[in-house]
Amino acid sequence: MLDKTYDAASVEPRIYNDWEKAGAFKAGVGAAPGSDPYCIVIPPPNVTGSLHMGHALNNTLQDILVRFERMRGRDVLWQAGTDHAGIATQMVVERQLADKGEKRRDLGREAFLERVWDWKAESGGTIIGQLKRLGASCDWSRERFTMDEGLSEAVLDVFVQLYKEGLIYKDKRLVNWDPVFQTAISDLEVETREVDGSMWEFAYPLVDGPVDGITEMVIATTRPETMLGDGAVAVHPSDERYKNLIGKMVRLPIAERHIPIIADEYPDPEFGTGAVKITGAHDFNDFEVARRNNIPLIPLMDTEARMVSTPDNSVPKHYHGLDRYDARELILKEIQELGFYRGKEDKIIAQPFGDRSNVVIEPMLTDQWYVNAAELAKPAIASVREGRTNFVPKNWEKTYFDWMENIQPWCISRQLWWGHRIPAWYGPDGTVFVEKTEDEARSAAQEHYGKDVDLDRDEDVLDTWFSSALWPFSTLGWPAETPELKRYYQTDVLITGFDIIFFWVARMMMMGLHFMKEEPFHTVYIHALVRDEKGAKMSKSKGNVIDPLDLIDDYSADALRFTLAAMAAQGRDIRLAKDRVEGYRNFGTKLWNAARFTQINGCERRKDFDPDATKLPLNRWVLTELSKAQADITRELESYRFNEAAGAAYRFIWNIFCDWYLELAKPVFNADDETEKRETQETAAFVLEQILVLLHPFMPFITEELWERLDADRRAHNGFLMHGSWQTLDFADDEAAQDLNWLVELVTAVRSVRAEMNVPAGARTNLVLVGASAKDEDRLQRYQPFLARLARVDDANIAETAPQASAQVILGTLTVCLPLEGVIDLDAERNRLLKEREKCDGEIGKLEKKLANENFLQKAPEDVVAEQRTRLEEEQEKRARISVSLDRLT
RNA sequence: GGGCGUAUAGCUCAGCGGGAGAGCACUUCGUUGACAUCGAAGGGGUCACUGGUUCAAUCCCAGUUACGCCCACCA
Repeated sequence: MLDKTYDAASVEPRIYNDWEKAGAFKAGVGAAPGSDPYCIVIPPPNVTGSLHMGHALNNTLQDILVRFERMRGRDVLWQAGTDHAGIATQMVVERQLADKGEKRRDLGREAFLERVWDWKAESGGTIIGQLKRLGASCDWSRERFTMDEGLSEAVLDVFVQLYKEGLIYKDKRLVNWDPVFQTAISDLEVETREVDGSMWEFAYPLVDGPVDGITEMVIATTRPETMLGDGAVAVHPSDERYKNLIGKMVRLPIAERHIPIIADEYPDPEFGTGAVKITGAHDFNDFEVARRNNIPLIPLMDTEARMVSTPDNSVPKHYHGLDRYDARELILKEIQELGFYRGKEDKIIAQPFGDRSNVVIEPMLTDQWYVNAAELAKPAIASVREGRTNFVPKNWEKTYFDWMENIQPWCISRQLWWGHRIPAWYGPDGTVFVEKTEDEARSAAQEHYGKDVDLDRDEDVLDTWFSSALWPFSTLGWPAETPELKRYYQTDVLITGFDIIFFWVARMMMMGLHFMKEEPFHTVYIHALVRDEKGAKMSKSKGNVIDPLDLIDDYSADALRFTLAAMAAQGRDIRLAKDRVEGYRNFGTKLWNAARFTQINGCERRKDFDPDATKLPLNRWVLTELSKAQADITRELESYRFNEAAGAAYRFIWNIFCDWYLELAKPVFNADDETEKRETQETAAFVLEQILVLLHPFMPFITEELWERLDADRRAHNGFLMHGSWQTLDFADDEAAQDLNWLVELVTAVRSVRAEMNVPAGARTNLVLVGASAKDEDRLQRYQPFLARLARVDDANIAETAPQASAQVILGTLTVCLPLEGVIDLDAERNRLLKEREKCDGEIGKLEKKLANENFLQKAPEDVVAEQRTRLEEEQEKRARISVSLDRLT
């Protein structure tokens, strides 16, 4: 016998353990012979991270699909693994060092990396354990890590090949520099924020005296400290004010250099003074202007954004070592003292920040490695354009195209230690040799120099996303031609959030197409962001983070999963409210109790149960409904409408099976007719079993537990429910459906009247049907016991006219009368009927107007017109009956 | 400055070219042994605003307002 209450906290870990011990998640386990492969690669979480709500949603959706397809007999691989997360992980370990007063540079590269590996060993299992709590059925035996030997091999292969194809190159240009981590970062890792700032105006005097009465050029800047590195002052060629100044020199105060006035399209004559200082080494726009005009670039800062000396002595000695913001203050002070200060305007400015470090990014002139992304993007754009890979929902394709079509070179080198070290070696003269191993580089160098030389390896590592980009094939064994690679690539669907379309999805598309000649997946499902109840993004600093593990502890993983699925409507963010989780926890309890009820009533599954052999309309009706639910849920899951699928399951289980079927089954279970009783027991058991199947992808734990607990043989003979077979019955009995709908409506009507008339709950009443057809009479007779139980009706009869003092309700062509002599409040009943009739009048008015409209009759489809006619007749009929009832009351 | 999205019950959200829905909350009633983590019955909405298309608009189109997000170099 099932326990009186379901204890998720003890059941869930136990069930998961059983699955894992049995190797139930392994690729292909439970698959039908000869079945098609189905593969999802997990978006690898940071190896040292922990589960947040985004992971919970992301992995719930994947698990639903994976379990669904597994139950459909597909050969399923959910490829698991974690990401080394370069900056994020290094940051954590550096912080740990800082707590102990240590610095990574003091430690040295090797010792530091050891610490990181230690940290990985210590915390690397955390998130995997948390995914298991959630119920994720990944093939853990194939778990990969981006810095595994095999995956590192793939990274080297890709780097070397792209280099040799000319798609990776080294370049000296401006990059986004993070002065805290002291590394370059890519455009994507920069977050532009609007902050309070100021714009100052400085004057640069003309060296050779006034021209057209102008003695100085006034420039505006939000970054005074960079003025020391100015290489020119630019004006627009069409700007009449400065026409005769082009080519003249101005004196740069403090730096005490002479720089030219140049003409360039970049300055906007309408903005400020129309003259722009050009600081090619510290501003992206200026860099382009400087390049076009051969203006020298003068880097002013070191890797921590402190002022340094320059070859041309632009930076006076007393600035050396100053932080850029201290330098700013000093510049402002000195410019004022020198009399070149021309004013200040406070304004909001857009400022770049490192998305991890939260410090202001400094454009810096450095040597970095780049991927020619524009070239790789071409086939990736075409794939989506031509429908070989589809986004769901489709509108994300626009975002993808916009970015891919304007894609910039991808800076892939990072001045970090934790990551894949770039396979490039330099000879004594700086010649670079890119090879997979030092030996190969050495022989290449030998060939180049004609002798053996010492090589220095590039110090830098690769952007984390470089290895993630290979994930769909590197995890399957590439570059080796493994059976798994052959079988599971192309994978099926990628499930991820929109925030990493650029970081990851786009790059997987590029790499997958380039190296595998085939898209990594045919579908990209983009899910929402999980927000808090008020719609704010969850963040630690706001303190509004809901920990999925807390919800699991409080309500069960099943409840959390069902909530996330039920709220995962396409194209909308999820605002997670705890009551929803609580509600779905209750849903689990409801299912548990329903199962317990069937068990108490001896509902045992018959192995050869044949739905077609059932006789009772009650059973044939629930089988019809089951069949509909199966078809609905299957269809919705196939089209990634998780919320619809969850809703269909919920409604069938609670509103059909529990509320009506089991209630209606009660009298059958208590009746003497053994045949009917047995058929109903068997049907109930069958439907419940199918419910467990339908619900399993959403609520894997409670369903698996019930599956086993309801029938001890199952585990022994059929294995796990998770390998059970998903079915679509294709059963329909319209006659039975009409029968039961009639009964449900009648019961509902009676209950409604009773409640409105304040009939005491325990009181029993009689029922009189007026206007009953032969069919109604037959049904009334057959369903008498159900009426007795569900509507507390003792005696049900047919009559020509309604009895005196009865409450009446119109149901189609029937008038349902409850004789309530002594109980009924005549005034209340009259008011109720009047209100009812008013409603009818409103409807009739609307319908009549519509049907009087010639245009409607001519242009609307026939069936719509017919439907409106029918509705009008029904309403009129109903109104007439209400009037009759009213007459009898007076 | 561009792009995307959202506005429907008190709250969180579905839905949809032809009769406004769910869950939670609320009100009333209920311990007939599956379930009070429950059951029954109710109240509650100019479907943001303004126009247009249509026989018909909450739904399609345009605009407005509000909010959110993404992208972007105005010094």
